[in-house]
Amino acid sequence: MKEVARIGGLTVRTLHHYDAIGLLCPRLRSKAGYRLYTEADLLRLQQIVVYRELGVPLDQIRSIMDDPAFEPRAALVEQRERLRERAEQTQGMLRAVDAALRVLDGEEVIDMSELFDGFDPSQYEDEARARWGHTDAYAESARRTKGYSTEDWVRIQRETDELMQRIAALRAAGASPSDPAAMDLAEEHRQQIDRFYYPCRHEIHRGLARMYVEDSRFTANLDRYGEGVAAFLAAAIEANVERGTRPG
Amino acid sequence: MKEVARIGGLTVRTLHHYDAIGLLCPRLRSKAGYRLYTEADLLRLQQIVVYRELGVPLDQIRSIMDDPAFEPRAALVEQRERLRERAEQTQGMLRAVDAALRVLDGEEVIDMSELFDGFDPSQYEDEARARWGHTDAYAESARRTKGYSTEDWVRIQRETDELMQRIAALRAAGASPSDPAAMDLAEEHRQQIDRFYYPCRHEIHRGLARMYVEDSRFTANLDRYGEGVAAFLAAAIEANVERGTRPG
DNA sequence: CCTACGGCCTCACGTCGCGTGAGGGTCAAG
DNA sequence: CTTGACCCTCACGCGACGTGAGGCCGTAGG
Repeated sequence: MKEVARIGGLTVRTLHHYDAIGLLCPRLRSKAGYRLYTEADLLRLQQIVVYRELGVPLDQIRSIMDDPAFEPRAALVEQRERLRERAEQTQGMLRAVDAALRVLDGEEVIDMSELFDGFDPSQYEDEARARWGHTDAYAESARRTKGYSTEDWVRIQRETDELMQRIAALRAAGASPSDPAAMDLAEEHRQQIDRFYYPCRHEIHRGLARMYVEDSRFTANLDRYGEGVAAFLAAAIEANVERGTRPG
Repeated sequence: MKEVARIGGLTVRTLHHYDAIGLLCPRLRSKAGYRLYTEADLLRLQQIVVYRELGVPLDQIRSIMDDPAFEPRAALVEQRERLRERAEQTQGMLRAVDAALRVLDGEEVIDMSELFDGFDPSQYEDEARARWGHTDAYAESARRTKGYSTEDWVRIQRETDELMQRIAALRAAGASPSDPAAMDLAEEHRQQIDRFYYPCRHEIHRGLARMYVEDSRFTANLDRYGEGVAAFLAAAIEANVERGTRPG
């Protein structure tokens, strides 16, 4: 009876549960009330297990499988997409943890390269030094970031990410870069850099904005939040610079 | 107040919950009873979010963070391991879904190569044909497996996997390959092949067993269930062959 | 000054996918 | 005829919140 089911990696209680919610009701019962699972039931169970392992909620599994127009192919394709997303998430978290560990171990000298997370730091570090090594901003950033703890970095990453998401959301909502809301976010962006890395006046900020659209690596990095986000942010920064420098 | 918190991707209720279970209790309350989160609280919250996203249960997060000897490094290393496991799981599921899709699309002719899941089928198919293409077993296997549906394959995969896990468990428990229990599992293995692929007499089974230890690809594949599992299974099969052919 | 409105508070019950007994019937073996 | 091993049906518990209900706080407007 349930030996068969237990072998499938499930408990008796799980089967009872599936019976109770109508996900898998055995066709037959012995006169004593024992559940008797047929081959067909077991096949259905196999499918259920697969979907469950893919993280599909049970009621959705039921509606999927009870749908007369049940298309296993479409379902599988969708599950594959979900899995891809999950894999990417996991990879991202792994990278974050690895980065945190490197910082903790002091193996890696944090500098401007960390300013734009997602880049290959080793590739980028030399270039950053070559382009900005002579500037005060670079020195200040290097000085500050050396003092940051793992927790600081995690927090910075989160705050940066969160702001970018809000920017992307605003753009997705159809806003123009010259809208006050967009300029406000650009201003927040400036202040974030100011707080975390180096004094970032409007002129410096404008320089960054131009780089976001001219250097395709920056563009690609920012466009992870949505296509055109880099350009939107750059335009919003420009607008904010105008606003910030005209009255003063 | 909670604007700050909501921005972090959490709901007010979540913060209440964390307060209720003592995970994050704001230091201050306004005279009206409003929760006032300090910078320190927010830092702690960031950490909590990180751990939560890594799938750590909340009470563990609490004990981790309240532990005076809290070692962020060790914690991170452990989290990395967990993430690795999760990534592997996800990858395995992706492969399974892809395989199912290929079968469904009929793009791939299933044959002996599927007998030992985890191998690169394209690499393996030619070799399998070259080595066993002239045999009756190969023809029979090809004939049978063509008729299998996606559900069949999922079930076969599960049954195979389940048996291997039982074999690995027996070995881990310190059993000898010549123990009756081990021989029984070897016999089950033989019958599984017999049912799913082709008539598998003891001699054929012995041939498979030798291949499991001589072909390092098979060894590696089976040793996914634990180091030495391939050798253990091979020895158990040999013992079972002796048992099965001597009385008859 | 009253009122509306949004935000905050505290209960307190609902959800999901089961785990974990309690209390009792069934079945084959000794 | 008892002993276990298995099965059944309630029914409550858990973890991490969601989702109101009912009420206090604070401020902007009429």
